[in-house]
Amino acid sequence: MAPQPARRSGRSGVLELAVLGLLHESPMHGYELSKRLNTMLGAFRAFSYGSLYPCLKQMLAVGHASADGEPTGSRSRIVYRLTADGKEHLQNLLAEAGPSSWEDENFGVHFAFFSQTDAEVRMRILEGRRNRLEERLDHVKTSVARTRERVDSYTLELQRHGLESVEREVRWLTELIETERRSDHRTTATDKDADSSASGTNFR
Amino acid sequence: MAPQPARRSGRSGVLELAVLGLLHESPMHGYELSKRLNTMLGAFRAFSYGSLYPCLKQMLAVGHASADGEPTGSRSRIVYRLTADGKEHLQNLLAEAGPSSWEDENFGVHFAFFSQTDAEVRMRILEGRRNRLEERLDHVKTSVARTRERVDSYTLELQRHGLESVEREVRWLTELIETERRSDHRTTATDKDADSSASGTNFR
DNA sequence: GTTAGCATGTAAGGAGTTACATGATTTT
DNA sequence: AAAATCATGTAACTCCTTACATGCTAAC
Repeated sequence: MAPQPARRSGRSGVLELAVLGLLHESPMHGYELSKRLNTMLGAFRAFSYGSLYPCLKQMLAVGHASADGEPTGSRSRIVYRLTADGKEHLQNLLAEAGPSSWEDENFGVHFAFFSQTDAEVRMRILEGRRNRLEERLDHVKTSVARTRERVDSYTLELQRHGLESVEREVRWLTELIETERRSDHRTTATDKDADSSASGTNFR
Repeated sequence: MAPQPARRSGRSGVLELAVLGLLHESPMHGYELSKRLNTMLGAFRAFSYGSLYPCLKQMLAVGHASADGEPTGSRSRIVYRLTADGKEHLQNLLAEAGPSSWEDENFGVHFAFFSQTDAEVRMRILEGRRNRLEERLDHVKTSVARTRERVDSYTLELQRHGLESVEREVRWLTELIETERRSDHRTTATDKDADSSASGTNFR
């Protein structure tokens, strides 16, 4: 039952965040966006044109981006640029610290834009991801331990390698968290003087 | 406009292989299947009931599995078991060494069933995956090197960690490949002396 | 003068997830 | 007696991919 609000097909995956984030650094055309995306996330994810262009189209439609260049006439290089609405939307997305920011597919993108993210949110995302991974570690370990039957050596090797990979990421996160804490010398303290913590968004 | 015959949704992802592989080891009901799946792949992937049960349903429909237990009446524990067709289908899937076996989402599942896989195919999959990762490494490295503009430290750290992870997996694969070659003690070797008949020596 | 890379898009659909819906059995 | 976990399923939807379609420009 439950009529269900029929949520407007909102094109709201990580891709949207990635595009907003890159366009915030500087205006760009689609093809360049695509390459930057795949360099930035290289080892983790890839996006294809088939999702990028529709995403850009929809960003125009909802007014998060505007298109310079020559959209009509000669067909080459349509340069996209964030609107005020787009920037606001980006800030909202970057302010979220929840599963959507620390799940496997999303974490990389959120992390890539950490320099545009509030220090507190960064910390919550890093810790959120670490918790997530530790839970998974726990779950797998107990369920492996509980398994009476012996598994074949390949399955075992896969599990071993998987656990090791996850443990490695946990250590990485722990180091990052400690670094954050150290560089975050008592921000909650008295002064609100402009410390350099925030956006390293210099020119370009 | 050719409405297009609406190709019956064929349910042919990794999940199918995973289920076939587990059922080949022993008959099981859905819930147990689900747990085994998530233990086996724990660190890499997870599947939800929302995909598992439809998959089982379809396997019944196409005759790859049969259901014991009490499907009618009291509702508990429907035990699935592979049919001859199902076993054949599994063998076909396991014999494939192509992108579908070494891509990120699929490799883990294929690897998990390596003990049911031919040694030659195992080798081609391991090498296929390693090549894939090395290409990616290359691509990212050159495209990073080509980047004139300096990227912020978080993006950099993400790239560094990503590269390191991939390099680590490459080393892992290399070790596995060497182990495989060793345990495969000179099947093709002694070629200099034993192989007088020149071509077509197919080992098994 | 042909390959490779630049540049933009669309249609169809694949492979899964989320949220819902239900109930039995075991543990606390 | 409540909470957890066992057990099975469906409908709607999401996000992205593949394959197609087009044409320009630089390098070899």
